Amino acid sequence: MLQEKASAVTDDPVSRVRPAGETDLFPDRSQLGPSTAPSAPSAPSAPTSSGPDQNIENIKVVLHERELWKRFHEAGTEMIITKAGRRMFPSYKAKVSGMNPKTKYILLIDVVPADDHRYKFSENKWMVAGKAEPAMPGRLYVHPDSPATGAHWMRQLVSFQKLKLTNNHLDPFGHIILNSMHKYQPRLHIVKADENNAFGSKNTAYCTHVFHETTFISVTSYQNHKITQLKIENNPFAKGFRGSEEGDLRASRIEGKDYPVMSKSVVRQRIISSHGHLAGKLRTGVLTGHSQVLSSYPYDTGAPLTNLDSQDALSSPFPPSRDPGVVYHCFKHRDNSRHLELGCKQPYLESSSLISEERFFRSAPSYESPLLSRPYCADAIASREACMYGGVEAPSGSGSGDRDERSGSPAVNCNMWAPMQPYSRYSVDGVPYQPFPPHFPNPAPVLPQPASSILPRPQADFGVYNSAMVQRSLPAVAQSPSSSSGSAALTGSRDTTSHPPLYHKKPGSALQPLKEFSACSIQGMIPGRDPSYQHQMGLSGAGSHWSDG
DNA sequence: TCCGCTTGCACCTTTGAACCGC
DNA sequence: AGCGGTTCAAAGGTGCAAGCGG
Repeated sequence: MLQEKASAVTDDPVSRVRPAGETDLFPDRSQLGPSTAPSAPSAPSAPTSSGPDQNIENIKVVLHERELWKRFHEAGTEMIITKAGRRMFPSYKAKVSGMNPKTKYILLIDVVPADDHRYKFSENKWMVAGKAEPAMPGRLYVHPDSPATGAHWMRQLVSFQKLKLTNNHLDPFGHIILNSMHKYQPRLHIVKADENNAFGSKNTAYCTHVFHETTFISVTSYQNHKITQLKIENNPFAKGFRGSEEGDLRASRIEGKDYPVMSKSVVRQRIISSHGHLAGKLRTGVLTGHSQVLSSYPYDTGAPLTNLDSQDALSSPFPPSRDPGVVYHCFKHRDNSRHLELGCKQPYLESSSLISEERFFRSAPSYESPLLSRPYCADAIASREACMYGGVEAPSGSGSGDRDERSGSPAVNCNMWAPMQPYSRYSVDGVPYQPFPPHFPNPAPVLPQPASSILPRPQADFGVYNSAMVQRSLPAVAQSPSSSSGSAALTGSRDTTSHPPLYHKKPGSALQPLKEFSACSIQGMIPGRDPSYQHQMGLSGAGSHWSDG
């Protein structure tokens, strides 16, 4: 990792500072609407905020292989999602600096809808095809090294290459669940672990970095031939498809022919590319200038973010959205008294929403980031198993009890698999948000259900128990079963005042090599929405003029 | 019929254990 | 016995194409 070349430190993640005392961690898990936060700096320079956690604001993140990302972005990045989970390519890697070398941080990624549209690839470009499907459970991918010291993170590139995307709503592996043909925006969150190797306590501070060139549309098969070729050319695992005509030689070999055979899709794509694309450029004025394209860029929202990369905006083939390009914000979590021990490392978290009704109304189209919506504990290695299987075996919550016995730590409930209600956070045409009580006294098994954009959608992955209320407010952490050897216990209570730590780190486990964590709920990290970080409400705003189908 | 999704395939890289020599 | 380098097989990551289903 160290030898990998990091891109210049000129990356301009849109930043946001979490003001001291602000209660909302990851307040902007949403369609990434333009940030209007007054405190949001316009550049990667350290955002300003008050409070003792000054260093969190000085953290800088540089997207690795940003040029490659840009190349994909210019073509309209597509990411394959499969039932078994598919890695992202380019993979999300970043160079972090400005950390306190001795302070422990937790790095994690979530993927949030970039807008609320469903897309189709038509005439060699992505067009809006309707309203988005209800968002999948908002899972988080916690870097397996978490928590680790700043020195550790800064020593080398931070790679999230093992992050996988899936379209399996019941995915038991903790992969990030997405809807196909939807546009998403990955976000990197840096959370300062508190004195107990956890976050979620009153002093938790975090930063969020969003690189708009990492926006992508999830697909089950590639639509844009350009993207296919970029993947083949740049992804070592796809070397087998390289050739004089990229995949054509491969196809010829497969069919036992000694001449290139063009697949139907390739032929179709190339025909479209040579005609439709040109026509499209002519229509949009690409051939003569960027002005018109700029107007259709998804991030062309007029957001007061001066650090947006206008170049990307010019080149993105994606239909416009109201999202800002890059968002970077740092918050200091103060108001939440809940606290978690980071007893385990966990790569996945599942998000849910915990927002107040008041905030919902204020900040329309957005939903909470699962990440910081609740305390995080780093050593929830076993928690995934507990959540995924224990819950199934012991619907009444006995699974947690078992876990307690093994780990000797407070039980962590499987409610981490609680789904999020992303669209409930969007202000959907004035549909009010129905807040859930902050705790669920009697968890019961809930089968996964389609998310509703209006009403709370009780949902559980893999047979976890969730009450509707819990699901709304608790994020979930996922972990691959293989890694769940369990020491951490999960507590599922939503009660923000009486919960035992959700995660407990085994002694000496803090800096162990990558391990996947079991699903753990992070409590209390998303107290509410940041009033200063609101998003545009109208879904029709930026995106409609691009190419609504 | 169209479109999206799943599945199986071949090809490739990565990873780690096994082996060998110093 | 310990260390470092090499080899090799297994695991896993790719895109493609056929087939299925809504």
